[in-house]
Amino acid sequence: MRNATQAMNQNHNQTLQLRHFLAYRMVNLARLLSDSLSQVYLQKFQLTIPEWRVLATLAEHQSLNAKQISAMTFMDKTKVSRAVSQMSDAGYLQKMRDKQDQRAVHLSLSQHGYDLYYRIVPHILDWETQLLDNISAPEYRDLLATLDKLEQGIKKMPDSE
Amino acid sequence: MRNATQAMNQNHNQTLQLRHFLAYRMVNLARLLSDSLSQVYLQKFQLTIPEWRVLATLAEHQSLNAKQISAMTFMDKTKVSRAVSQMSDAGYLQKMRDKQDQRAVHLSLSQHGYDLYYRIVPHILDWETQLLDNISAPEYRDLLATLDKLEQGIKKMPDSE
DNA sequence: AACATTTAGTTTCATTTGTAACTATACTAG
DNA sequence: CTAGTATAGTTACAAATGAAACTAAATGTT
Repeated sequence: MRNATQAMNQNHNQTLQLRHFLAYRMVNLARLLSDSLSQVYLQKFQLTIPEWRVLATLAEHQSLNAKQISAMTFMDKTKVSRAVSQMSDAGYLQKMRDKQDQRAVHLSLSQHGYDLYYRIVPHILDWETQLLDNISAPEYRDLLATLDKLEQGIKKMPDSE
Repeated sequence: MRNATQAMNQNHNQTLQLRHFLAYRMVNLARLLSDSLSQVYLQKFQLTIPEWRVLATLAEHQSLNAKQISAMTFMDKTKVSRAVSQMSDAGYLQKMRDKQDQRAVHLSLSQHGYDLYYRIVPHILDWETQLLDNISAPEYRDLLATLDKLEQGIKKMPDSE
């Protein structure tokens, strides 16, 4: 049985059209979104992207440890560690050691952190409204559903281990 | 007239749900796709992501200079410059100075470069097939159309300048 | 023609990032 | 209880990245 590589050594006709290649398009668009959005909070509120992600995640979940944040945001643990230490220095966080497990630290937002979050959110929502103006409500709904399926799917792919 | 920030100082009820926040979802998914895919070519063919992008772009367009590649792939020029120099050293590229403009260099794939490309493509297509197994054909079509609209839209947003 | 400005591409430098090593705590098996 | 392993989080180091300075060629202005 021929595998794909062997087949291609004889047949060079298979090509890729980057414009219609999903991963390429997604990565490019994600970069554009990320760059555009980061100007909203990074520049106005002096936050880095990892810091913003920690802020938003904690605002939604009240109390999490670094490992949980890492898993939820797909950021690796050193990135989270550094973001947390920055934000802690800036007074945005409260830390509390787990009584059972002295290694783990429960993180939550301080009042200062919540204040920052609630100052940023409207800007983010404004930005998102502008972005979503480009598509219809059903399109948006379908898009999120499709992203869900792809996310589920990719996690099951052999190469992603 | 109140702006968003002023409004929020009085009303803290507006929140964000990251799970339904498009930019967040796109960025996470793009990261997953990119990581998964990079294992296909990066590990098997010793290519970095920027190098792969240059390879695929040149395979599609025969001859481009660094600036054009940079614009098409959204990679900044230093990244392209470094990828090109690596690939040139590896013998994947042909360079030809522009007769009219001695600063510019026309880049194209050498036979060796095309060979590499045609060895990689089937793997990429296999991978994409697996990925697309998770969604239907119309879903895929709609997705690309929606990505197009978002890409158009974001380029027109004030913050993206 | 001479000088200033722009542009293609490279290089330098500081920042960001991830991998791997490490610290300290917890768990598990004998 | 002790030895070995696993885990939360940090730190040290090396690689990747982008901004800015730079080189060389082109264009524009006087």
